[in-house]
Amino acid sequence: MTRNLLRRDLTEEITARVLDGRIAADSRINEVHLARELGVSRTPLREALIGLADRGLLVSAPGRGFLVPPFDPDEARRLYPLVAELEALALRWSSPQDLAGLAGGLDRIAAEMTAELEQRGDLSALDHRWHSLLLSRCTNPHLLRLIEQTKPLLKRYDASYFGGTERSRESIDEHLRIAEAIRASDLTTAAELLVRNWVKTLSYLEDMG
Amino acid sequence: MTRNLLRRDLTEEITARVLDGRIAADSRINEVHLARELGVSRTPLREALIGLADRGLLVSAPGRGFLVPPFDPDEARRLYPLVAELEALALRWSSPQDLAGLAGGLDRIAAEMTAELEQRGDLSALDHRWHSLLLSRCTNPHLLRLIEQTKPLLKRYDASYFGGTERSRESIDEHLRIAEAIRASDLTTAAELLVRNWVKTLSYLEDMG
DNA sequence: TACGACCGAAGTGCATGCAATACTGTCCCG
DNA sequence: CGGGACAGTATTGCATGCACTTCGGTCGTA
Repeated sequence: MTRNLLRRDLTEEITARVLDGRIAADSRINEVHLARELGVSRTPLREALIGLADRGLLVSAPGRGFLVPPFDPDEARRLYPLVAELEALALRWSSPQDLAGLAGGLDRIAAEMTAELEQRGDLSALDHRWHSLLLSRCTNPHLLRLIEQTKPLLKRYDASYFGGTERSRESIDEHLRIAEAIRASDLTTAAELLVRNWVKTLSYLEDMG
Repeated sequence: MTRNLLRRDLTEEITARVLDGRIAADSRINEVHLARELGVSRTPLREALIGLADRGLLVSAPGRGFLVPPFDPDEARRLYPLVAELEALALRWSSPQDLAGLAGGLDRIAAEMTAELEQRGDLSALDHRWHSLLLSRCTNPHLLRLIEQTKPLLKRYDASYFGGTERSRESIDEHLRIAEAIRASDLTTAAELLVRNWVKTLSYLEDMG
């Protein structure tokens, strides 16, 4: 049982707030106000902020505290291919046999996605589960850590929040085809499809911007 | 002028101590003792430790503080290919024209390496300069951040500390050939050579272990 | 009006204080 | 002799306190 540290909960909470805009982009963070609002002292709050700055979700300005960087279309254009390449790498560094066993689970999540699409249409949580499962057999924990650290940055720009249903359906279909390649132990194709899924998502996002 | 924060200096200092073993592998860090030794309070020290744990150089054990992970041959086997792929990616995401102009500087550093080899033979600093210069034209700051965060982990296992002169000469030669490919704007070859340099360094390290 | 110096308030960065948890050694019991 | 309970200490995690820097506004001057 892992005792939960306040700074970890705060890290999650602040991440969520930055992602959904409750902490505005291009603004400074007031530690006193935020600490009071969260009902904690500044110490664990600062510890969380420092970690987030290390991961790039915030930037630390000496003497001025922590800032939420402004939205930057260029940043999105760089984050999507980065995550794409990192995930593809993680896939190539997984054992094909182990992966094949995952196909069923992947398909199940994809099915949940289509169901969710009928209702509220918030696929982000399911999408995250799908990708974590896909990469769960990667033998390189450091690579997985980098991916986990980078994906939140991308979520700021995530097209799945804005994306219409037609792109969602298309994306789910792409997910199914990746699982198919996995089942056939064809990692090369799977990695390629994975990258293309990310890139297509980005281009869809750019078309809206 | 960027005011320097205590926690940043401490981050560097602790990193150095972990890398050269002054803070032993497979040991716990005593915050009170270390803070006293460094002449600071526990607050900025803890802030630095948290950052290092986020980057993977330390691990945080709730209720037990921070640990220096033990040496693990498997970890080295995973870090070298990871850094190799990340750097290759950064290279592919650089503009060939910009890169070509770097070749001279790269060769100059390589020359310094051979000179250094005659004397004390500590190539690590020069090697770092060479690689930073090589990647300085990458347009993806997030990727560069990941590389900067990952390379210290690898330094714990860096064969250049143990490597004999024959491997060093060979490696310098490989650096020269990478610069050559750069000059010819052949990024594919350059990236390939770069990966092979890392992989060869690892296999050399494994032969000694 | 535009610009810079100055002053009070606000806020960060670091130090210190405190309570809860984890460690260490001893004792007791099987 | 081995193992578990227990008490005292050590150490972490969080709260609070303090000094210096930064910010915002006003005034004075060119």
